[in-house]
Amino acid sequence: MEEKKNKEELNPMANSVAAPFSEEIPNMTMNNNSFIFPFSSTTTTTIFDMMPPAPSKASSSSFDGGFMDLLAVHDYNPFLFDCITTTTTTTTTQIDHYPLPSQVDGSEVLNTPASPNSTSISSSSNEATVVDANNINEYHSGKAEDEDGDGGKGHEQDQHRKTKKQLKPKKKKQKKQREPRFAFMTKSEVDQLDDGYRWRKYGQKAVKNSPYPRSYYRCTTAGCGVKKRVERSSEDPTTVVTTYEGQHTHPCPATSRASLSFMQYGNGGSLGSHHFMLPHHQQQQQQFHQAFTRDSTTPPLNTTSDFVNSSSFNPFSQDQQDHHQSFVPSRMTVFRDNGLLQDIVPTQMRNEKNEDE
DNA sequence: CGTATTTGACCCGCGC
DNA sequence: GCGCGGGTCAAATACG
Repeated sequence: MEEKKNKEELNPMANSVAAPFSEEIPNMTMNNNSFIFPFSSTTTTTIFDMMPPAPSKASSSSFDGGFMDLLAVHDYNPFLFDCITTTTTTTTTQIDHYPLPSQVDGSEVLNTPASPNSTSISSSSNEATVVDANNINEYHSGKAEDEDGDGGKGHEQDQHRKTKKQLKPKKKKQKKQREPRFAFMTKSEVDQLDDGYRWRKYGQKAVKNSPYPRSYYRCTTAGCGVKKRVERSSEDPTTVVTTYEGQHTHPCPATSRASLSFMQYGNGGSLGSHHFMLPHHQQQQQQFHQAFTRDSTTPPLNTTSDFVNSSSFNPFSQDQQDHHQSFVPSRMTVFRDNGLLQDIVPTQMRNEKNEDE
C-alpha cells in the first residue's frame, strides 16, 4: 500500500521534455540509415534502421520479451514524435500491428551503443524491436508474473470472478486488430510522462527479464480507446519506454491554447505534420518525416493534432499534476498566451536562431 | 462518496 | 494439447 505512492510519483521534476519531433527536427542529420537528432548539446537521439532489417530470429531471443518489444514503423502517428522529450535521451518509433513481444521475429533492431546518452531504435515495416544497448539481465519470472506478494485479497474475490466469468463468458474476439502502436524511450525518473491526456491504470504485469513491472493505461475519455504501456528498462532504470496504441478521438483535455497556437503557427489548422516548422530546416525535416512514415503523403492522423494539443508541449500543464507528473520542459518551447510559438527548438538552435536575427 | 489504483484471475495467441 | 507470457478484467482498496 505504501509503495503505491512511491511507485510512480517519485520526482515530478525528473522528467524530460519532449522535443518536437516530427519532421521539424532542426539540425537533424542523416547518416546512412540512421538519424541523429541533436536536441541539445547533451541530447542525442538516434534512430537506426529506417529500413526493414532482415529478419533475425536468433537475436530476438536474447531480448525475449524484453522491455522494448515492439517497434515497427508504419503509418506512424506523428503525435508522439512531437512529444518526446527528455533531458537526455528519447527515442521514438511507431509500432504497428505488433506481434507479442516474445514472438517478435519479423525484425528487430539492436541498439547501437553510439554513446552513453544516445538511444537507438530500429524498426521494420511490419514489426520491429527496440533494444537497449545494454545487456539484459537474466531475470527469471515464473508464470505468475504478478508475484509481488499481496496475498491479501484472496479467494473470496476469486469466487466472485469465477462465477462472473462463467456466467458471462467473454465474447469471442476475433483476431484482435491491434491499433497502430508507437513507442519511445525517455530518460526519466518518473514512469508516467504527462502527455496531456488523462490515463487510468488498468493493469500491471511483471515483465519477463525485467525487475520492473509494465503498467497499462487507458485514456479515461469516454469513447477513446487509446492505451499506453509504460515500462522501465531493466538495464537502465532511468529509461522509460512508453508505448501508445491507438488514436485519441478527442482533443487533449489539457490544452487548448497551446494547440491553437500551434495551429496558428503551423499551417493554420491541420497541424498535420507541420507543427514546429522551422523554415530553414524544412528540408531536413522532410527527410526525417519521410523516413519515419515511409510515405510522406500519408495524411496525418488525428492524433497528431491531438497530441500537439497535449501538454507535452504544454507549458501550462501544471494543472495536471494532480494526476500525473508533468513534463518539465527544459529546453523546449513554450507557448505563450498570445499563441505565439516561443521556443520550440532546442536551446542550441535557439541560440543559432538568435544570432540570425 | 466519487474516482483512481491495485492486483489476482482470466483470456488468448503462440511455440513447442 | 499444454504451457508460457502478454494483455485485460473487475472487485477490493486507497485516496482526495
